[in-house]
Amino acid sequence: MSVTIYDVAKKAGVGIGTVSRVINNSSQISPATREKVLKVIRELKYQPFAMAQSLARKKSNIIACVVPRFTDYFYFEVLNGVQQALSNYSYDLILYNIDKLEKKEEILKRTIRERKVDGVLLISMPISDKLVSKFRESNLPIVLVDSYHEALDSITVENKGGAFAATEHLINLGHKRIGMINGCLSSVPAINRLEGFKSALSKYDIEYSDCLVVNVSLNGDSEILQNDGFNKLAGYKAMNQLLALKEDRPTAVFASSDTQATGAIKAINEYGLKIPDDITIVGFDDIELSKYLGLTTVHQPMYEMGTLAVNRLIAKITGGGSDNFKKVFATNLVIRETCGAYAKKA
Amino acid sequence: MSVTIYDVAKKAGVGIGTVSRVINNSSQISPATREKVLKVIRELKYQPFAMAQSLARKKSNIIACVVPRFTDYFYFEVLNGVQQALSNYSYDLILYNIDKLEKKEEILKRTIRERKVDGVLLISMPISDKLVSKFRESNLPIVLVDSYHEALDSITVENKGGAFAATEHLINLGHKRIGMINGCLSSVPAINRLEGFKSALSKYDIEYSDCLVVNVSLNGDSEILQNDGFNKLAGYKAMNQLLALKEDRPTAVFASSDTQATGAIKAINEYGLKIPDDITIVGFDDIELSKYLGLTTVHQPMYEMGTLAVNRLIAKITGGGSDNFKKVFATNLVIRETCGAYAKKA
DNA sequence: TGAATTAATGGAAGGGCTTCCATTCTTGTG
DNA sequence: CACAAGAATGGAAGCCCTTCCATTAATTCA
Repeated sequence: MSVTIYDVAKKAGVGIGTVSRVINNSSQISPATREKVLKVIRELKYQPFAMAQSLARKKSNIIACVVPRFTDYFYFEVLNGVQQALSNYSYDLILYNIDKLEKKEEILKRTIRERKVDGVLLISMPISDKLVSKFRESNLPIVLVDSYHEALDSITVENKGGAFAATEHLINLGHKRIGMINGCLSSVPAINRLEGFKSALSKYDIEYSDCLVVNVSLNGDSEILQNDGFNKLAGYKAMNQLLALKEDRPTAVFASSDTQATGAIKAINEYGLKIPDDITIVGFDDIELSKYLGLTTVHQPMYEMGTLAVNRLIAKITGGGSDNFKKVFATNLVIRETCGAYAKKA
Repeated sequence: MSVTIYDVAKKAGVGIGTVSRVINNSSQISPATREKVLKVIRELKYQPFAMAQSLARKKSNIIACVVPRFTDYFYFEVLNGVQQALSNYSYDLILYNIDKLEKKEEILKRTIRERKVDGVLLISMPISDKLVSKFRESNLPIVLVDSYHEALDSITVENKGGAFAATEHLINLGHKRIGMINGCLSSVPAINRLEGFKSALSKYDIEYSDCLVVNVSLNGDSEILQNDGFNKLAGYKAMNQLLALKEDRPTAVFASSDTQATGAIKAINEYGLKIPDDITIVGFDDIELSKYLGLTTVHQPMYEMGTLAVNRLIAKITGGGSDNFKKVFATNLVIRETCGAYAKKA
């Protein structure tokens, strides 16, 4: 059927060990033999059978990337970085798209036991302590991206600092009543962004008011909980809640994700108010849409996070790489037309 | 180290064949034995080693999905469909993101020879006859999505019909000088969309004029050739070319992709004209942005294409599935504010 | 009751590779 | 020139499964 290492060995008049050494670039080979074998390999169009190699080496040269079900440009861009970096190594990527959070645990557990992959990239998802210890036991390398765990390599952004900058920007524009639309407080970024928000208020002696902050509640329906509440529907509902304050409504809103901001914008438009004149809005993430919307937002280096994650993971797989690597990327505020920009241009 | 089938067999006091039969749900097992073995499996937390299974079965339960480097919501949505469908079967997905077209051939060839995957999904990419015959020889199932080859299963959309509808819409709005921004004519969708455009003109007795149609030239630089010319930069440059016609410029433009349309919009804005008053624009694809831009466009059922592709591929892998399946999805025109809608709202 | 089926089971062979050990062939050294 | 050490090579064993064949046990039928 397909050509094996035995066929090559036979035709080249050498042993299978020799062929294997040629394939794997072992140094223990005379140049003459190497050439002879390579010639036969080309003639026969031989290519090692990946699964057999994997079994013998106990290494698949595949990594798993576990991502929430695509909803967002964010993952797009991180994945682009991941793939780009991966193409420098000879690793393939298995993609797991998680729609329900319950599935995450199940998939990670199976991944550990099946040993189909050499390492795992977990994007924008929390991980339980129990699972962390399973990873340790099994010795399967894992790197978290946009998520944090004390005991694991984690690549995050300065969520607190980014939120601080966004809020400070609003304050500098003269706003005093500033609202915030946040994700679920079960998510670490949500907590940190809230902290940043509060700390900016406190720096400028603006009193923090609970009723101006809407956190996506954990007992909402599944749609609103998607992606830890950093979704459009959540933003829409939260904004409506803020608008319901009537005269007490905020004059500016910091949305903890651009996707939420799009929902908020929809709510504001429907309510008949103008952006940015009646309400100013700032987001977080700098997804592609934001450029079009003219949304002022906090940019995260998504692509870079992806490449760094891969580099770390490969380092861990190939033996190097001290454990417990933490990297916090800086964010930067992208000032656009504080929203409504596209409207002005067109 | 890790628990193998031998450990289970030993502890359960049965042969390895029996354990294997339990794992694989063979019928040739007495209920008592099955229970006994299952109990040990649970106790030992045994899980078959994926690579060994693959080698023995000569089947990896992995499929490859080859996609152009993410640039577009289109792939996002197709992939979502793919993954959703895949989760119904126990298959994993290896993702290959192609940045340069040359790499495509290389990766596909390697995929065939390495036999790491059981099937291939090729998205939005042409395939050479030579490669097609390699696939046939190797017996590796492949399904094309948003691409067509006579000899392979192909899932496409009614490109011609969609372009016809878009153009007809413009004509019905009273336009007589209608321009078109097209992708590279090496791409089948580009050819078909041009056909649809022409046939609409001809139906309404509007003379076709070469200078109103800009096809992305094959000898452009690599950036403009990205994604067969269906990219933003190409749209931007093409629109500038049309604007350079001055008084002879079209009053309406059909862009063969929404992404091109975004580039065209940028060019129009920079030129100081208003959409849709001075120039009306219609796109193709219905990417997520289009909703925000208020871009009238031709919607493709991306998600459904993804799920159908997977179902076909799995059918072929598992033996069923007659060869040479063709499906052409209908498109439908989504009429928005012929662009500029967001501006009006905001 | 004995022969003929059928069901259940054990385990060797085989899948295609890597790796290690044994062997042969080269060198270099005193 | 004999011998030790190193380089190059062959191939068995091992990676962990599935599958097939042989064997034993249980059942059926006349």
